Amino acid sequence: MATRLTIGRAAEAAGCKVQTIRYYEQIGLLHRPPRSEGNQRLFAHEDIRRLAFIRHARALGFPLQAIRDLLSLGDEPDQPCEAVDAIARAQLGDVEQRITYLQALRSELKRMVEQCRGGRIADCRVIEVLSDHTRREMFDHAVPRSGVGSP
Amino acid sequence: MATRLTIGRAAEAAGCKVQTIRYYEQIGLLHRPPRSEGNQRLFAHEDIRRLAFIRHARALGFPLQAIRDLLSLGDEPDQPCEAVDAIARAQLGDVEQRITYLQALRSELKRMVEQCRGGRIADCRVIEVLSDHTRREMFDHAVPRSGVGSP
DNA sequence: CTAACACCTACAGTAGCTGTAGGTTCAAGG
DNA sequence: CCTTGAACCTACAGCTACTGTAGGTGTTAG
Ligand SMILES: [Zn+2]
Ligand SMILES: [Zn+2]
Ligand SMILES: [Zn+2]
Ligand SMILES: [Zn+2]
Repeated sequence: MATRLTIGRAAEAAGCKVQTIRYYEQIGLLHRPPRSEGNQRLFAHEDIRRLAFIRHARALGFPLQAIRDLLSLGDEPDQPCEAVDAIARAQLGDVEQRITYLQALRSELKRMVEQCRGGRIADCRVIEVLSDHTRREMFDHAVPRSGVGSP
Repeated sequence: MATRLTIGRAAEAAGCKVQTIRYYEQIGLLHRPPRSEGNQRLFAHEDIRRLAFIRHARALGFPLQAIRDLLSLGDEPDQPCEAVDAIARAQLGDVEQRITYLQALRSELKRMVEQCRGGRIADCRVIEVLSDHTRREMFDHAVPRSGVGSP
């Protein structure tokens, strides 16, 4: 019944590396599981679920701190879910900002690449554009927000 | 004539931190500039241009290795610009992939956020979706490529 | 002359893992 | 029963591209 998995099986189940699980334990995202006689971690089904939650949230770009908050909110099922939704909306906003930023990059890169007609480097528009970006350009490279995780 | 700038002025001119310039020098992206009697760096106009090039390329998301390559290609003006363009197109492709990835994230996040009607955490769709992502979902969180710099 | 500020080096820290070294435990085959 | 190889253990270094800090020196304005 109480099937417990070794860390390798757990990693396989969650689709991550063994070291990642140990890392999550180290930073307190996962509880320290019981050990076998030989000191090897044994994960219960509940641990695997928690790990899957973390990995899914990571795949959606949530930073670990947000995931930490979501997990502790999840432990209080009777509280209103406002805080949960705020975290999710913040992440959505972050992703949207990031998309906007990258779309601006894309258009400048595209313009750059298309202007090159393939000659000598001395005449290459790519080098030229990179050298001569002035504030006359419409896009001023506004800095985006913090990073979306790329697992 | 030969106006040389201190590192603080150079940083101001390039729109970056003083430490960033020292870092670029340390990793060999910028040549080591001459020093004043009191051992302070003095940057020539040429150095500032090189720095501006680096900052602009960074603002477009080019990784430092790509910038290193672009800079050394820029030193051979008579070579064909194929290699230059390849780097730029690779960056464009990277940005496009990243956009695609983030758009998929956005739609999943949006769906999640919209499904929540604001009740108890126990009933919150956000927590639920994060817990129960199965491979039945259409979007499998394909991993994007390496990071676009976010200064 | 002195106070404030810019500069110097060297190193630690950020996020989120990933890889490595050097050692133990476990499961299967002979 | 013993051995071999895979999987596990801890501890720590490394990745990107900076950013911050400590502790000291140089420069400049009043
Ligand atoms: Zn070209
Ligand atoms: Zn530009
Ligand atoms: Zn909710
Ligand atoms: Zn999902």
